[in-house]
Amino acid sequence: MADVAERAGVSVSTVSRALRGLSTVSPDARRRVDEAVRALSFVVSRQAASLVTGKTGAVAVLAPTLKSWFVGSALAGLGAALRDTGLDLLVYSVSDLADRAVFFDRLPARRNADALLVVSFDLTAEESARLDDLGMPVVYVSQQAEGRASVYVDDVAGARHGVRHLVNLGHRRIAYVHAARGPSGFSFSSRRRLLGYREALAEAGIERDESLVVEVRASGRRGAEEAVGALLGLREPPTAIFAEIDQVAIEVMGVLRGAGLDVPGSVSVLGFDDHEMAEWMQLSTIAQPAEEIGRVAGELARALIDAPDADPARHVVLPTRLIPRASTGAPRGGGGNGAGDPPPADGPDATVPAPARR
Amino acid sequence: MADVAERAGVSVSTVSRALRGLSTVSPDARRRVDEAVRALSFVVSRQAASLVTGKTGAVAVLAPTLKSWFVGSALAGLGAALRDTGLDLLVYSVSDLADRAVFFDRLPARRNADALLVVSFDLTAEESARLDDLGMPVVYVSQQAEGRASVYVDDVAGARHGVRHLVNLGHRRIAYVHAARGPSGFSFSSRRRLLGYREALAEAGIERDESLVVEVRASGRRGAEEAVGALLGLREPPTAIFAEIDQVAIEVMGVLRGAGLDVPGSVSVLGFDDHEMAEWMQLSTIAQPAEEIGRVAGELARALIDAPDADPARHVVLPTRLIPRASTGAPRGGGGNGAGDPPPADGPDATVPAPARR
DNA sequence: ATGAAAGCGCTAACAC
DNA sequence: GTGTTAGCGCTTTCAT
Repeated sequence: MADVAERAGVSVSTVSRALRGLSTVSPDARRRVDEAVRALSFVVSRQAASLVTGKTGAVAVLAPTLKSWFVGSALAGLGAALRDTGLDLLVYSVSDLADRAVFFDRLPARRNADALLVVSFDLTAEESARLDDLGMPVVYVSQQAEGRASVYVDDVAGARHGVRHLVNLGHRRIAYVHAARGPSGFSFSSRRRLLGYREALAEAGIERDESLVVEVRASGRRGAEEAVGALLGLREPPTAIFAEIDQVAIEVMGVLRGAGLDVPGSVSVLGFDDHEMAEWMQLSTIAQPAEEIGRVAGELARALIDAPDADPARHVVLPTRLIPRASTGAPRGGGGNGAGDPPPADGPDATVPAPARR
Repeated sequence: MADVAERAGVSVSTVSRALRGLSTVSPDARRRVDEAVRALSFVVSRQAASLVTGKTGAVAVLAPTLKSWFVGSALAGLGAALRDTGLDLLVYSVSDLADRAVFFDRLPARRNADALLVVSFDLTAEESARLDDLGMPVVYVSQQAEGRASVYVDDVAGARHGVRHLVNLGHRRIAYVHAARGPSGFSFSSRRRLLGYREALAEAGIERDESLVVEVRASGRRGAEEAVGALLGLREPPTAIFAEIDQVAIEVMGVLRGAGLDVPGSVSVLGFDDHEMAEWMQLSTIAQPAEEIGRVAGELARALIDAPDADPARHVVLPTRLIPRASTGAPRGGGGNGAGDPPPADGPDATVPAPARR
């Protein structure tokens, strides 16, 4: 920066001011600084700047994986939002328990970022408490954290809506398939979707049957095969399967078709996400705006960084949307309500809750 | 750090030394420093440290998207490798041309990272030149950059091997489907795979037919429909389709089956990647070790950071592997070589080149 | 509007 | 083995 100052014939203070766009710089000085900056292709050192300002100019993200559709999409949205505000994105992908212990032990985000976003990551109470003491804004993404800033969709309403769709088509035996559980058990979203599933069944007067709730245990095709096998092995197998996420739904469809069962002829399949693949597979699903979630989370983080006195517990709830495609239809035995459910119109329930803030 | 020094009753130098594990610290002093650090839950500021060491402790990644299987997997492997060496991961996801211009204009990685990894990103000559002048190690991932450090698979050999598999099954009319091209045209890998495809056809004495090489233009199911439509509309349609990536292959399968065509009965489909979905879809594919690529790239970056005098143009070539599954079979008309090709054994060619270094 | 000077928190020489 | 000191490259008073 000293070089720039010299070349521009001004002091470093003026260069600093010009570079930060402060108004107290004469047009002439500004012009010369710009010229010198370009000539020397100078870039301010974030390290040095942050040493004095206390801001690092980066936001850290803690995620369990980088390979899931949701995390990838959310990060894409987040990245776009951050780029607009000039913040960098620091990614901590922590998958196994050992990494996790290391992360929370070192808490590398502590001094390296201005905010931390926790994406699809189920924390223990102790871990959350550690983050509370971090002294920087923490935003929970895809997870409803009481008393902390959160951005998520209403999984309960989404699942309820999806299961209602199946009920309207005439299904009574509807299964729920959990994705494989992580080290800390089922995810927050998984539990919420299960809840929505149960609510929809209850309101339809369908008796609860725990044998219809299964879990994918192994990874790869095996896990889905076992889960579907357990379901089809029941004395009264389901006529519809609601999977926690599209990826599982697609696996389930593959297994069913591999077993010679028609979808939706023999069994209907419903997913959650609206993964790109859902469209090619003609999978009916409950869409959630993953990129938008990331974008909003980025904006929220930005707001919290800029105004530390702002409400640190703001929740943003984004809507889900049922997308009926060809993987769901009336059960073979004949639809319960006879008329069935014309896919496009889904009754008054077709409209989803508008984005809410509290 | 001064607080720690005071509490431990030593000087800041000693604290600094103890924290960095230097050997010139007495066990006693070290113990007291550790105690004080814990009590104060102190963490060194990377900003301050890097100001004097010149190292930032982070590695930057430039990628076109975060939503592709390959990038997600590579980043996962990279993250794991970096965690082991204590480096942070800074992600710049640059999708459209405007973002791209901004990135190269500001070159934010310039001072914020110790190395830059360019993943699946096709650069113009000018952009590459800019990176050369960055003054820090640059590693090209999934791309063979002459004179620069690169980590990639042998796409040509992989594609050749895959197409040979189809030829061995008796196919003569084999199509190649490009994934949608980005702002800078087809990707490096795409062109290399096309080359391998052509080589395999040439060595089988099959005449080149440009109408068999198509491209997915639109996103979503539409793009695949148009590409497959163009192929099936030919006076002599292909009996096998080789897609640049699994995702496209899966879309293609979906479209074919949607049109009532059996896979592989009417048309065989072959992919490239070994995306998780490939297994559930029973898609034959040429597997590439995406996570491993990321891991190796991370280690290479680490090596370049530690030893600036090391060969800055090292290339690491990782192997691909043909995985025959149920989506490829002999063409209906009867296999060319009668006996066909028993999927598991693929002749001497089944072994792939071992990892090579140059 | 601009410059001089005082640090920000740390590491690296250099004594001791 | 340990302490002292001089910056690293910036921002920010405080003068002017």
